[in-house]
Amino acid sequence: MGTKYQGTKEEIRALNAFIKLVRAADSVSSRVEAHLDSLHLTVSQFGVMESLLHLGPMHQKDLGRKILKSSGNITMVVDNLEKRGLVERVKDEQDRRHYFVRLTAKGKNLIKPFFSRHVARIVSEMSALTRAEQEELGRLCKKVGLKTD
Amino acid sequence: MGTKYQGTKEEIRALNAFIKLVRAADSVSSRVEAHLDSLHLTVSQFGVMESLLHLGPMHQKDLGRKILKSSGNITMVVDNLEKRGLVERVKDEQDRRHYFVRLTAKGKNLIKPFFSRHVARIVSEMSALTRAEQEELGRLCKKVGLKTD
DNA sequence: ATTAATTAGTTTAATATTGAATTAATTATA
DNA sequence: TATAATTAATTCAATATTAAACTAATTAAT
Repeated sequence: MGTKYQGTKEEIRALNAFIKLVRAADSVSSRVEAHLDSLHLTVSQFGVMESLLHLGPMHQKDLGRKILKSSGNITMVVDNLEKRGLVERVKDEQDRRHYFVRLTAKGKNLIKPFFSRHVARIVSEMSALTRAEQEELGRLCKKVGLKTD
Repeated sequence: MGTKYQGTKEEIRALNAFIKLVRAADSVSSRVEAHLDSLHLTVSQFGVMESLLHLGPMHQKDLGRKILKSSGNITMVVDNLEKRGLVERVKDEQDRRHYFVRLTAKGKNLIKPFFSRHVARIVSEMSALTRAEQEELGRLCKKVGLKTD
């Protein structure tokens, strides 16, 4: 009772790295995302708009893959953005099961200048690390994040 | 339209490190947490039980700080664990604003053997990195995660 | 001592998220 | 061609999450 977990050195090392990875991602992204409130955008809504801005119109399926959310959720996210006139759905005439989702002019005007400030925040957060450290962090994260199964 | 974000080298480096950090945390933890389903525990419920197992009975306030959730949410998480008889609330007689939350015998029997398997999963995931890399990842995550404001 | 401020926890309302079932369109197969 | 399987999106039910308002208990301040 009341004692910290006792494990082997190997276990402690892995647990430490894991918990720090999760905590860092959580605290950095919550700081980066704090300003989304000012546009009344959720993280998912921002993710959708940002994808559309930089990759062009996309099917909902692909948006789901891009922002790692279920298709049911994408329906709601796109619904809410559509209600605000920030995106629109266009039937894909080649394959009528799909919609293309694309930014409206209004949506583009909202997200474009905002995205620069978003990038500035990320740069500011990551500047806690040197260039070399940022690159090393990227490399290590990529290595550990890859699916192994 | 349809072009990836064009930024300075500094911006690209920061964006890359940031997105890889978030993705890695997300994919590693979703793989690690996949087995929680088998006990019908949510991530928050598991976090609460694990904290109680290793740190002993705690106030709900401290549980919230530990698993990074709002106090309203802790009420619900503890409610649901209590309904299943896995934890119990005990009024703190020193300060009657508080409850102590503690594992029941049933809860302890459930979480204890499960936790070993959980650790094994984390070790397995992190073994994609060498010892030195795990330590370096921990160091970099800690550095970038610290609040700067 | 009485009042004010603080603190822990609960409740409520709004929104987010998922997974499963469903609908509609397309492609494969027999 | 008719049927089966697949795919994209939607709907629904259950649960999670937060922020804000609220209750109850404690502490501080005048």
